[in-house]
Amino acid sequence: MRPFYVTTPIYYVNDKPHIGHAYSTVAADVLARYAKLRGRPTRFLTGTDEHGQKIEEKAKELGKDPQAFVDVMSPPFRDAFVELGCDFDDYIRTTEPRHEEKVQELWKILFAKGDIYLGDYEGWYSVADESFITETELKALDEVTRSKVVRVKEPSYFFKLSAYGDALLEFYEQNPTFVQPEGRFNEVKAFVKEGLRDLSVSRTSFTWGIPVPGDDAHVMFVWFDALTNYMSALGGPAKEGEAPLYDRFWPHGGSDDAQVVHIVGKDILRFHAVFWPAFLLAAGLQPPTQVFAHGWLTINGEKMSKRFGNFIPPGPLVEAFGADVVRYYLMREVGFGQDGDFAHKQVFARYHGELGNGLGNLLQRIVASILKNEFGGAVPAPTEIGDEERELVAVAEKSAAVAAHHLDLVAPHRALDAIFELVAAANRYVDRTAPWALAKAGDKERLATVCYHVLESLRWLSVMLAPFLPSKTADLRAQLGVSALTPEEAMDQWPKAGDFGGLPAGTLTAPAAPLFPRFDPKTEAEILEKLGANKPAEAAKPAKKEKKVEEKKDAPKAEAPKTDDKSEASAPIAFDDFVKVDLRVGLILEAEAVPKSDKLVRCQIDLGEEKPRQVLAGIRKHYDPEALVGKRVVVVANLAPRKMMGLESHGMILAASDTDHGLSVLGLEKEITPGTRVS
RNA sequence: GGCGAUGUAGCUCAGUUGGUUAGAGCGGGCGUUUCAUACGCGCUAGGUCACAGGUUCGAAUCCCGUCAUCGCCA
Repeated sequence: MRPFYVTTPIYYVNDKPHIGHAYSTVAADVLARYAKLRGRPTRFLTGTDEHGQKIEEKAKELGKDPQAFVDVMSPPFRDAFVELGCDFDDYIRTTEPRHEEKVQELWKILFAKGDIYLGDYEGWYSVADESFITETELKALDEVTRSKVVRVKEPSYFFKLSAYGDALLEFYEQNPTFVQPEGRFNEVKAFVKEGLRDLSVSRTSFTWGIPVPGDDAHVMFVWFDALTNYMSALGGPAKEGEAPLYDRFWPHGGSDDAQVVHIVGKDILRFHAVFWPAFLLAAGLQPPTQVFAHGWLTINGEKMSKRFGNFIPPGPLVEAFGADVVRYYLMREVGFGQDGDFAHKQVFARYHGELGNGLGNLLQRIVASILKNEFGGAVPAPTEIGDEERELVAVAEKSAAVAAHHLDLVAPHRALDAIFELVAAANRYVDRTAPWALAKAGDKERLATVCYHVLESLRWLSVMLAPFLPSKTADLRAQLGVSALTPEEAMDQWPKAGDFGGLPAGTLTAPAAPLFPRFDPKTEAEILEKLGANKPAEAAKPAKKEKKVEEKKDAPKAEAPKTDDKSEASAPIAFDDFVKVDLRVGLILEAEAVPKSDKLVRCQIDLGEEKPRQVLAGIRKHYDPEALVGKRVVVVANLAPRKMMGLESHGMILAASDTDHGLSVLGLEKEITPGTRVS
């Protein structure tokens, strides 16, 4: 089987780990776990990038030796990833001798070939970005960054990047999926097509870096240093036989070459998709198979930035939800490659809706009761198979195949989509076959078949979800009474067509606590509060939405305010926004219950208009229709009409409710004329 | 300014090479079950497929333009 080598960016240790770091690393971990399950020889690398001027300066500020500084800064990254359940095979630090040696080796190869030469660099240098910048870029910088730009003239080694434009374009041509997503690849190609300049790859202005071989005045450009980690961690570059990992996990141009996937953020795509393959091509080495650029995460709709101070560390999230849930959310919520939002409330929504209600409850409803009561907890042997079973098996097979396909294409979110098809199908199956009725009727044979099929579906799910939810699926398997998954090379454990039925009859299940216990609303609110998720939640999003609302004029709004909204602190709105809502005093002329609805009341309301308006209100449970007649209420008069139960509603009666008092319509203390504007 | 994308149901997005009544999930509404973590299941979205033209027997799907949003141009 083709070896698989997946890497994350190595993280710059001038800051603390945040959710963005977690995102890349979790994605890589999912891919690695998947590959291992498939029986592929797999290697997963992550680590930290520890050289450069910024580090040197920061250490100095703190009065520390740079090495001592990075020794403190690096471990939290490692710890954060471990905490997130990331099972990396190697963790590289660019200050390790094994790395420095190999970087120098690569340098020597390029230098010997004449692709690295000594020249002079003159221009602007941004300390913040650790790169030389052009005049245009300088202008575009914000003040903070600009204050850290200096004019430099120094001797510098250059890499002959200009000579590799055509080679790169040809390489791109031959490897049409080298960069993903496709849109990013276009940018890369456009950039290369415009022509490449030689790249300055050394510095004399600071010393915290890998020394240039043979010229101690220079240290290497951080990117030359950093990119090489992917290779140095394998012990390369090296001659055949010198470094087994390198031989196995780095491509050499053969048909059995490893698949190498670099997961990167879109901000560092160029380094990976242009410079890195250029270095390698120049050195006569093989570039990686693919560079996958993922998007940015916003936090509750807000950009992550120092200014907002909303870099959220993964730790508290893991503490609140558990590593698996955080992993799941990250992989599920945003299309991999696209930008996405990390919204705390959305985590709860997915947790309850998909994990709890969908998956957790499926296990619960079969194992904890029926199986226990009817079969003493032991998996029964299925008997006769009917259409329902065939259908379920078909969905399972399709789900596994489609999920595998998407994981192969680095589309974890789509894989999860496919996997949850099976969850839904299994729940449907339970409903249709109604095992509780079979139990009552004493139809043990049929019941055995039904139980078996649900349990076997769950077993499949325990495999398919293992890359995403390593610990929860372990729990699931324990409850099912099957052994823990242990990936083995050359052994493909992914479920496939024909495999359904692998769960041995007689297996003793071990019902335990629910897999994904519900958070009650109070706990949920407390967690949100604790994570500071409430305030930013509304701030940035409405800005985007507002335009849409305007475009569509009066987009229908949510029906009635819900009680659980009280803990939310809404973002401030302008007076102009408030005025958009046309609130009027209304006099209820008629009110009658809507047939076949236990909630709706149909009201004819005088709003000072020619004709009374028909408004439907979901207040039947709290108000007797007759008692409403003659009441003055507050009505949203410019709400877009909406049909309910076949009747049109032209407005909305304001009301408030809580759990202790029920619901109360907003009234007026004096007999204000109907139609009067409320402000 | 140059290049490239994107604009589909309230939200997030699918829609293969143009072809029967434009789809999914979530949310909303209605109904239903009671095995289960107040969980499940069924039904329900009348969406000018951004806008305006064109090609075609036929376009969300191809072409031109307009508008909006976004990305890249070391």
